[in-house]
Amino acid sequence: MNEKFFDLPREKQDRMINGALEVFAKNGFKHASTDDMVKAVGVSKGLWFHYFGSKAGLYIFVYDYSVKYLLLEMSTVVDESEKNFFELTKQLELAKNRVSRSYPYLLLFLEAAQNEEDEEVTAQTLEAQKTLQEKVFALIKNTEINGVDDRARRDKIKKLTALTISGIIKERTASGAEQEAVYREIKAYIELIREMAERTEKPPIS
Amino acid sequence: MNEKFFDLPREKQDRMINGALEVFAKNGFKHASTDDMVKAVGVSKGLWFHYFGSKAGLYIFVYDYSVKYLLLEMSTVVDESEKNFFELTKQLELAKNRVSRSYPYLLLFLEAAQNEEDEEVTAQTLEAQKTLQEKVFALIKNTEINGVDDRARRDKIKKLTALTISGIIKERTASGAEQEAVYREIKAYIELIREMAERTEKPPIS
Amino acid sequence: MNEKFFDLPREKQDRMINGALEVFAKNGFKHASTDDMVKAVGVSKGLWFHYFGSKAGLYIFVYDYSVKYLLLEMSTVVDESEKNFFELTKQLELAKNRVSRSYPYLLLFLEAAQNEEDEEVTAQTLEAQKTLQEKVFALIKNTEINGVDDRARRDKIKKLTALTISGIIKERTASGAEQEAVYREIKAYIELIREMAERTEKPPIS
Amino acid sequence: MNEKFFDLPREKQDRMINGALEVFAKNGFKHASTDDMVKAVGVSKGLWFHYFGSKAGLYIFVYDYSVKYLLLEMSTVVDESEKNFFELTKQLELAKNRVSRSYPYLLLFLEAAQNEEDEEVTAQTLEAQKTLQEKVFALIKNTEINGVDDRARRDKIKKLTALTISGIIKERTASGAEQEAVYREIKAYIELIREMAERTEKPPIS
DNA sequence: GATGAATGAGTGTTCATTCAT
DNA sequence: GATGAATGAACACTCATTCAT
Repeated sequence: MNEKFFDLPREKQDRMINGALEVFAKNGFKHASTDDMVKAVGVSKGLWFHYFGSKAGLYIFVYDYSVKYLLLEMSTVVDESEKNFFELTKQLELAKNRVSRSYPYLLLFLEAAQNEEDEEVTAQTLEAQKTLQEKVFALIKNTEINGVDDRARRDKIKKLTALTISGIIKERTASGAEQEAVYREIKAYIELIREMAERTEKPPIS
Repeated sequence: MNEKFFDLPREKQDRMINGALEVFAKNGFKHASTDDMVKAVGVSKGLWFHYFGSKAGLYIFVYDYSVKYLLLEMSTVVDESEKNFFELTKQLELAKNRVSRSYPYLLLFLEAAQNEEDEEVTAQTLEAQKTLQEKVFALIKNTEINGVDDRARRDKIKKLTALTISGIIKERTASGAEQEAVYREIKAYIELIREMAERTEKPPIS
Repeated sequence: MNEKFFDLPREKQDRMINGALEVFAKNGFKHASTDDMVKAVGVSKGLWFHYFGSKAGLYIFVYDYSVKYLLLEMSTVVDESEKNFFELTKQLELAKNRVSRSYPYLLLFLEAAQNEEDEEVTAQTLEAQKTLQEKVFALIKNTEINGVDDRARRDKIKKLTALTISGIIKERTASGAEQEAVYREIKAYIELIREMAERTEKPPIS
Repeated sequence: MNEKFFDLPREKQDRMINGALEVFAKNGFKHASTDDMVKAVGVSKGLWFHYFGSKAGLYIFVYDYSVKYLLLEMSTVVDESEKNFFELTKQLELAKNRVSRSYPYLLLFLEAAQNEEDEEVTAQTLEAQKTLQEKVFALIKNTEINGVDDRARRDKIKKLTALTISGIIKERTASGAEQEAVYREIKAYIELIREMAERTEKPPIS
């Protein structure tokens, strides 16, 4: 990519990034159409290629950018020493919420990118993907859930929490919901699962 | 579509349907390629158009077919009078599992179709989609969860169950898992959520 | 390339080959435009790619075809045991003339191809090019010119003959001359050079 | 074109002219790329258009410039009263050689321009082309070849000389040969043809 | 004067669709 | 019914040209 992209007015950079994120998130790499981005963002076709060289180049750029940006927000919002799974998850969701305020389709794009099959692009994207996954995994791996000592059960609860959250994000972003509302709904589900999980195993106070 | 399709040998019909389901599920409507189906199924390009008129026609046909087939299995497997949410859900998942044995990509296709954005196709598909959703909604609406009397809370638990299940299906089918294994994993999660939900509110036996 | 090209009516094959030869000869590989061929030949754009896969594929096909066809005419017209340079050259020019009757731009194309710089294409074309050059070189290498015994001088005469002939072909084909007229002019120049060369060194009859 | 071009430092003018000559000579008008010139010469894209208005404008400028420059060298080097064809030709080649020292691609450019087919450019270029051709033709028309009295024969010899020379220039310049070496080779061929021609018709001294 | 970001028409290539066989 | 050759609109990408700085 052409580094001079960063000399553009910030607002234009973001408009281009958001346009790319949305079109890639909705259509996947192969079917994402440059023309759609042109229409969505109002920037000429030639300019995309001036800065990013190719559709693949653009894809890789927004992927790396997304991972960097998300990691940045995580680093300012997440307390790495937090050992409670639900507390940590809420912090993670706050970071994602802040990211979504600037880039509404970023999370959806990252989600979609995980299923991307075009090798031209997955090869180049692999490293950043691993970096992000490992970071999140490292944070969550050793968190605890009060009253749930069985590791397999704890992992299942972690997983259903993750699936529930990502399901909500997908559903709500697709229907254009407001970011704050999505975040509030996610927190409500986290709290629900937490109550269910923590109270469950508590031995009855006899 | 051309009704004579149903005069073809059953096996050929199913080969064509499965080919279409797989290609549509993996690529979405717009990027699904006729050539891919031709290669996957070994039936000439002209024939697809002879029977279905257009790619959109084919899409709509397999959509309607999928809904009908799923409703059929539900009608034989699901006990409509079952009022326990988790029991009903397990029955629903059994129906889906049986569907998947004949048409491995049918569920993924229906899931993907929900996010379909191509208006040429969503308009025509809406009605069948509504029929299915209403059927499922009607079944689940009045089901109960032992020990959870608050309606809002109950609905949240129902939703997280649904999201968890559909997340698992997507994840596992994408990685080519065997249908029975997927079904078993889903049942395990249903049981987990059930335990968590039912025990939660139970007042400690003093 | 798709071998079914050869199942087309011979006349259509030749129209396509001639169109490609002309456009490639006039513009070189990179600037030769598929649209120009479409316009010149009246065959849809998609079909070119159906048969030849890519512009490079088409280029390589017509190159190989040209070499084969020229070698074929040479094998029927040229007497390999002919040792007189001018006799052999006339035979070669007859072969080229016969080729030009079916494919007026074939010679110009081969000439232009020798200066081709696009590596995508030169790599694939090299072998056929070598085959042709070696054949012609082998034929001419040992030919004699009556009365010219000095090898360096003989080679110079051979070269100026070649340059004169190729200059005439280029000049006349560009201006759309009739093939027979070009051939007659070439023969006249060969005879002229022959006279000049053979009589030159003859010691004066004293 | 903008006359202020001539106010630029001479060295910059020549760099730009040589860049244009080379790129046009190698690629022809249509495929000659502005970017290639920019890279080759190190002058911004905008500036080319500031001075020459369009790619066609630049082409026409360098064409006219080339013709003027070549005519200028001819006027200082060629003795217009020279009536011997070969002497005159050697003088012409000397003029061309001197031109090539300052502008190595000028001759190749003029040669290539003769085959140019882009009408946008050939129309504007025609006049200068005619001027040059007529000048050369006028010089050569009445030259004699010792011992060759037949006009048709003489014209053929003149033509084969011209074709041989231009063939050598093309071949050697393409392979990057040094100008002096090319000039020497050309002189050798002129001498060869001269010998062949002059001795040919001489009646044996009895 | 000098730059290079920005534009959009044009190019090679793909793909849904038609149609002669 | 069944095939696949043939079409042309749409896509990714390039390049001459313009224009704000």
